[in-house]
Amino acid sequence: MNKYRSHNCSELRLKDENNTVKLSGWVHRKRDHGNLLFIDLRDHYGLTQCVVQSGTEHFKILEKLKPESVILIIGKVLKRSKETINRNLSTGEIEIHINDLEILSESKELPLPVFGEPEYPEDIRLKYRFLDLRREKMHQNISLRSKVISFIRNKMIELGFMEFQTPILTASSPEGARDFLVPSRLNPGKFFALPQAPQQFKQMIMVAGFDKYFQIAPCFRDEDGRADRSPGEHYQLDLEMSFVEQDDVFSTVEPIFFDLFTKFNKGKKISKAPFKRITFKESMLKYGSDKPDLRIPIQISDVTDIFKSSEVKLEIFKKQIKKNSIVRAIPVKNVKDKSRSFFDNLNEWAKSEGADGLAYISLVKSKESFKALGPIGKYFSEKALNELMKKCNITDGDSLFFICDKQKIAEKISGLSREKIARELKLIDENVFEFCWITDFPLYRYDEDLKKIDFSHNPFSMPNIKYEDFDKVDPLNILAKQYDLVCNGVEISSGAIRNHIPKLMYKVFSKVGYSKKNVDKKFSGMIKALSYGAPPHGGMAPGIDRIVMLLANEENIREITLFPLTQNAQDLLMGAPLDASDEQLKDLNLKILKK
RNA sequence: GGGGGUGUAGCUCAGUUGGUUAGAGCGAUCGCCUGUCACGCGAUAGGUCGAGGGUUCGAGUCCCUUCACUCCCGCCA
Repeated sequence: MNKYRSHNCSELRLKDENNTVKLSGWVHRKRDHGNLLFIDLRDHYGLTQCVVQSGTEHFKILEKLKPESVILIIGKVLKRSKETINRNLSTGEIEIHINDLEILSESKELPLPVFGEPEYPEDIRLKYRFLDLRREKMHQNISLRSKVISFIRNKMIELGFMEFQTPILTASSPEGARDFLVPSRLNPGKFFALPQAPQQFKQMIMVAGFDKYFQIAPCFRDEDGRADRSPGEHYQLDLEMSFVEQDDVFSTVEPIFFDLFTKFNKGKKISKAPFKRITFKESMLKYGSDKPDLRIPIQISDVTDIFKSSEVKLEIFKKQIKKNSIVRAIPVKNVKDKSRSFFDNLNEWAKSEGADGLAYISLVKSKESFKALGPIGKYFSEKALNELMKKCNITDGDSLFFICDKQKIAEKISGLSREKIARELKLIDENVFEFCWITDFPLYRYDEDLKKIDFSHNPFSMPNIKYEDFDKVDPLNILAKQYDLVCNGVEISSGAIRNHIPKLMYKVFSKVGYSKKNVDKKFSGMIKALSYGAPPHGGMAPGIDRIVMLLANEENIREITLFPLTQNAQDLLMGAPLDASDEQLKDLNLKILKK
């Protein structure tokens, strides 16, 4: 028999009546009636009420004992009288009368209470993370994370994927985010980098002929944190498959996500596989984003032509259009009763986001014809209104918001406005998971700061163009076999069919200024690997943290992470990062520069 | 690197236009209480008002600097 317990704290029922049991756990809550003391004993599994009467030595000890102390009790399971049953507890029909007691570990006064679920400042929670994690919500979130990971792992193995570990100490990659560096003692002055992702390794696993690989992989990127992005490290379901095209990857991954979200959905509906597929171009137009939230029933339209025509007399926009600006329209149903301040506030908000403003008209039907209300309503002819109604699918009582700006800004602001308006009008159905694939990303983008062409995503993606045609087109128009999986406006995965042809690889890199020699040097492993018989392959890497966030319905990644860093990348519990001793620095041939 | 928010008792928060000794609830401690499950009642202790500087007869309150946490922009192939 186990030394500490015969049952856990959520196990005992009426059928155990009169049995003597042994329980261990934390003193969750005490209710002291002077001559009668109730203790809620808590462990990972639940709560059990324990009772002790005055006059025993245990009573005196327990009366003084602080909450969150760990105790072992031996006692008899007794049926509760009808009036004292607690329906909120699975063990609420019984209680334990304590006959024997051992204090296993005493708690000091708590810096933050475990009982109840109030909000606490982040720094105190992180400093005492082990206490914070005892709270029910955190305990459930972290448990969910564990269950999600084992579900995924089982599923992948079931589907014939093999799980491999790839190096944590590896080489810095010249593309991408800032690396974490680790000095090498045996190679003075040289550094390992922690992997930003096992990208090159997983491709080499394919070259090595293992066919299907996965890993719950830690990824290290030295970038600043956000609510949905830990500074330092995060986890990806890294997967790769040989002899596949985009559709093969999609049809493998879709059921995994559908099943995963079905299992842990907490009653939410899930968009059925196959998920909607939207090209990058279409997504930027209709949703103003490459991670559209499809729960929002608003689609943006381009109405530049209508504003260009003589049917609209809005000179400010016409001037902008002549300078290469475009006009995007955001239709919003049924807002004619909204106050003037609703529209004005949106206009102010748009300005704060970097737009010139957010113009609008509201449509009303008077007799047989439609009129546009609002500050710029008078500039529209009836014909223009009819065209707008048709194009944007609006009618009596609806409004149209307009953004006129350079394409990049117009897209961004229209997308943000779509989300902002949807939030304010509560148009988002919180009870669904809407998945979609975004496909056909451009291979390159133009870097405004450096005034040069750069990769828009993964440099190892297969371009969607033949080698022979590569030089015949504007590089900025070349698409890649690159795709994202998006759910409710959250990018949960990136992936691609990889470029496994060295000749084409050199060509791809040449457009961003890499010579063949340079590619050979910086990606020597990859190029070599692709030169000795590489299978066509592709895969993706869904972010575990964001998946768990969605399933736990949390806005912040720290709520689903056991021991997160602060925004300044510090571990308040362990005190990391720390100074290195002189000894350590000497070993590593390092000197700290004084600031 | 930049912009915003927050910081008052162990915890959550109040604190008026700058004005006497900075308050409440929870928690803690002590006492009372035999059926609670947010038990109840009473008392007591508990404060560098994040830190430093300034303005003022007088600063929790105004100004400057700074620190911590956080949200956002940049960044995140």
